[in-house]
Amino acid sequence: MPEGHSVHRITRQFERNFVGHVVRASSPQGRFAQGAAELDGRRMTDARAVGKQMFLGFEGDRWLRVHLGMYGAWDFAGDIRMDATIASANGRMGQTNQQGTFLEQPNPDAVVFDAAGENSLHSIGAPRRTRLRMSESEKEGNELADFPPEPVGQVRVRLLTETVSADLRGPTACEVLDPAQVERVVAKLGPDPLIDPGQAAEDRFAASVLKKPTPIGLLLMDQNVVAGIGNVYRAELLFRARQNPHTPGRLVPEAHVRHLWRDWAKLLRIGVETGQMMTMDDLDPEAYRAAMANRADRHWVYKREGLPCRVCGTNIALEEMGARKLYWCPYCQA
DNA sequence: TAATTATGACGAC
DNA sequence: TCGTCCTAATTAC
Repeated sequence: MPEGHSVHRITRQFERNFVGHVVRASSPQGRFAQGAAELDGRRMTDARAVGKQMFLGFEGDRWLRVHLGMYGAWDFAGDIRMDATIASANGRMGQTNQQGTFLEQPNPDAVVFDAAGENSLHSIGAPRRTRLRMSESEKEGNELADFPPEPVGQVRVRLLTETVSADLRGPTACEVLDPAQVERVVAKLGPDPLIDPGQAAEDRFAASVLKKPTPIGLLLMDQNVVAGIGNVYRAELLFRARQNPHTPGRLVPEAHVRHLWRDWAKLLRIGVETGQMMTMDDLDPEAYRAAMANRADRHWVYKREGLPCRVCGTNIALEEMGARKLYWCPYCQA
């Protein structure tokens, strides 16, 4: 899935293109007809992300809660106001094929960001008529002939303003809530570094980890302990900390625990700015370009099982942990 | 055309 | 620990 960084980026797109506008809501697929009817015609007032969950606020104390799950995605189309960091270093969506799916093509206009995620060639502000698929990463689509476009595939919800449409497909959660219900969901989640930047959040995370017998590799994936980390960031954070994934939380040195929190905050910010799960540090410009272009060059251990560790040469191991694939270096993370 | 895979999360045992 | 749900893209045959 889209880990925490993507959800924050999608929320930005809603802030930029939907908040303040009256929204038409529908369910082309039909499975969310009732919820859509409840939202239809209301003005969107707010867009929030906490961990992997997004909450869109509407007039009349209605909130749409969306969780993309493993493969959910939002497709935006129309005259889209682009954030400077969006739709640039990413692939371009190609022509739509018979089934209505997007065929990826190389993007000749790809822009490479510097390490700070700056220097985009795209201006902020000016809307651009295009398509943009936002999931774990973003792909820009082929030119848009009609607006709004014909819904393609299983579109659970379509949100529509005068100029932009947003189609949701494949979510694991999509429901209308009242404010108290939103509060309940958020209260259950662990801290998100972008929502809770203070020391208190770090302390809360540390306290939570340090009292549990559960392996740290599972705790990082537990959204009640820390919000927004998924399988890629889990593996990479543990490697960067040279931390054995099996160590029970309460036996992990407190310095490591606090390092994990600060490193997560750092990687999350990089992810939000670049749109990529860029988890390698201190790359020279050449290596950085390669890493941005190729996901295979972007990680220390994720999806590198059987390949030599970039630090020590030991073969990267793969095992199941928490019903997910865990990649780690048995030597560096001994 | 079918099988496989995916960056989740939940509930039943 | 297992099964289940959500969907699309890719790979295998």
